[in-house]
Amino acid sequence: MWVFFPASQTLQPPSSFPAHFNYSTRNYQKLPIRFLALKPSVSTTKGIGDKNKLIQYLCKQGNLKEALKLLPHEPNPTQLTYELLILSCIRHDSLSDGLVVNRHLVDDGLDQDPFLATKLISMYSELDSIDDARKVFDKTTKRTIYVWNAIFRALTLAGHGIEVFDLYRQMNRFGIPSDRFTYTFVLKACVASECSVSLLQKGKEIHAHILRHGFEACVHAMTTLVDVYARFGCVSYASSVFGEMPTRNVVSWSAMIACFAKNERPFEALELFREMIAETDDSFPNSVTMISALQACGALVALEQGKLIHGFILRRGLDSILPVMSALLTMYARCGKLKLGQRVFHQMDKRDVVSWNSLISSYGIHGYGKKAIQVFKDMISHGVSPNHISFISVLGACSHAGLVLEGKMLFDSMVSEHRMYPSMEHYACLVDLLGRANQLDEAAKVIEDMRIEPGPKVWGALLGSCRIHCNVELAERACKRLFELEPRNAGNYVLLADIYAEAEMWDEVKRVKQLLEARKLQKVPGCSWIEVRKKVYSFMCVDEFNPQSEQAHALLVKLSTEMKDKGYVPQTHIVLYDLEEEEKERVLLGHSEKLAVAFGLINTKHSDTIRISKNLRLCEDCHSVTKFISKFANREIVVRDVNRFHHFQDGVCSCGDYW
DNA sequence: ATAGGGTTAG
Repeated sequence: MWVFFPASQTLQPPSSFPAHFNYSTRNYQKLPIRFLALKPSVSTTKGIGDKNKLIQYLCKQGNLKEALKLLPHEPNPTQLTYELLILSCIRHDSLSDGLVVNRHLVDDGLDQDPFLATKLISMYSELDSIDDARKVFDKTTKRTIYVWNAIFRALTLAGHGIEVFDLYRQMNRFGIPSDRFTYTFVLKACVASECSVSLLQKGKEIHAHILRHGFEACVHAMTTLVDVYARFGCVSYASSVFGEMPTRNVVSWSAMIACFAKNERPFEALELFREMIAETDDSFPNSVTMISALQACGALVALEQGKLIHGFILRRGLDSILPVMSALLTMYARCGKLKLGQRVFHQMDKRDVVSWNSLISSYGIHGYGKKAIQVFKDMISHGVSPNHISFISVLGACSHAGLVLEGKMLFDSMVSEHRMYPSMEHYACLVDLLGRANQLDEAAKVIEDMRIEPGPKVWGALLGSCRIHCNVELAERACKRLFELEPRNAGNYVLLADIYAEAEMWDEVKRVKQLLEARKLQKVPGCSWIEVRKKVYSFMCVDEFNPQSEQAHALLVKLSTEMKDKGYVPQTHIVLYDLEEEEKERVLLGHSEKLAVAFGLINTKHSDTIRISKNLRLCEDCHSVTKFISKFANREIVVRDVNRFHHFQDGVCSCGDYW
């Protein structure tokens, strides 16, 4: 079924022009030879009557300066002349020349030409001058659908979503019908907005328009719709649109797979990926599809499937594509195979900042803080400048490894050495770094002294640290702000309740739980995955649907009795309910990662490493149980929680109980 | 003449 393509056959993008530049040479090739033979100097041009053609020629030669010198001497420039001048301004990335061309165009009375208006709008859009684009649009009275589409596209690219909808309303009022291009631009405007108002409702309205006007078979419009719903996190809307598409292509499939991968549904992402391979002949996965699939493998710790995809990548010659290789490296690292990730990195013949960042965070999640810092420095000495994610990665690595001093120095170097101002995310990393290391007061002080208004991520980092070190007073302070900033985030309530429970403040636990119920919020259920023989099995906390978990649960009960004889003490204080001890122990045994571990013990060979991933942070009890099991069952167990890796072997965890 | 999906993070 797999077709072999050598690497040399893969298409490379043209190097000299920006990707958006329309470098069609259609007209160029039609030029008579005598013009091509002309030298583009002003002295030769004087004898030529047809200056129009000469200006056009100069534009195609990339000699915009000379062309602009000639322009005032040409009494009747044609549409084509101006089109080429405009394209040339884009190619030279010169707004000032663009404005000159625009002025001449107005003087020559061509400003009502809708074709040229379209070109001008897209020129200003490319040159990042949305105000000029808008001026052209406002002055154009003959607005063809091209003109409308151009302004929609320009506004969307500039992030002015709201303006798009004002104009779109006008267009509808004028009775101008949308075409398939209009829908894609206007849909994208829903997610391209600088304002915080949710434009999901707008997206749904346009969805209705599309169906009402018979565009449900337009692959582009429907694919955009899938993507827009995905970006709003509306996975079920996205998948129902996808499901009803009469025809799909590789982009539609990729959009849907990416939707699952990006919205914490990696299981479905891989399922769809498999379906894509099995059911479609003409839309086989390409590099973009592979990247999303790799992301899903990483999220699930599905190493076997990840290796399979690595094979596809090699066979299809996609191994020279940087983003693919970075995704591959990340997949291996996230599956606990740091060495394989390193190997991918070293085999890359070119590396960009993303490749370096991937390696930095790979060391980070494995707890190798010093190594991550070293790679960060190597990156700089190789002439690659760190970006904001490089700092998040390296600060995160310091945090996992408890490298407080080093982390603080790196944070300070952002401004002093790299002239980058820390964003909310960077402050959150710093707070996490200090808080995790039990320097909670200093963490709180960082928040006080921030030069931007502290947002939920920063307060959330503080709250997380309060959970680890059981600091009720500071937690309450963080929650006061968090409940204002993000009242719908159930996780904050749960953390606070956890802290109260640990402090045995049962009345407060009850109060927080009532708050959760009153606001109709639900805590995210704990969920763990394990891959056995290339199939991924998922376990939910208190899982009634999975027949496998009954067997796993029985094994756990047996193990826990044995472990108790050998010194295991159930960490019942973390149970949020005020129950009898025995009941609490039962609750603890129902945790999804324990079920997954037990399932792994039953269904894999003794020599196999058990690999598990979990959607939440690993709880203390599961951590100590897994340590016990690794010793008594003599098994290597790797668990990846939301934050990092835990390699359990012989009763010890690689995190050194610091996580 | 204009269009759709992707990489690194806590």
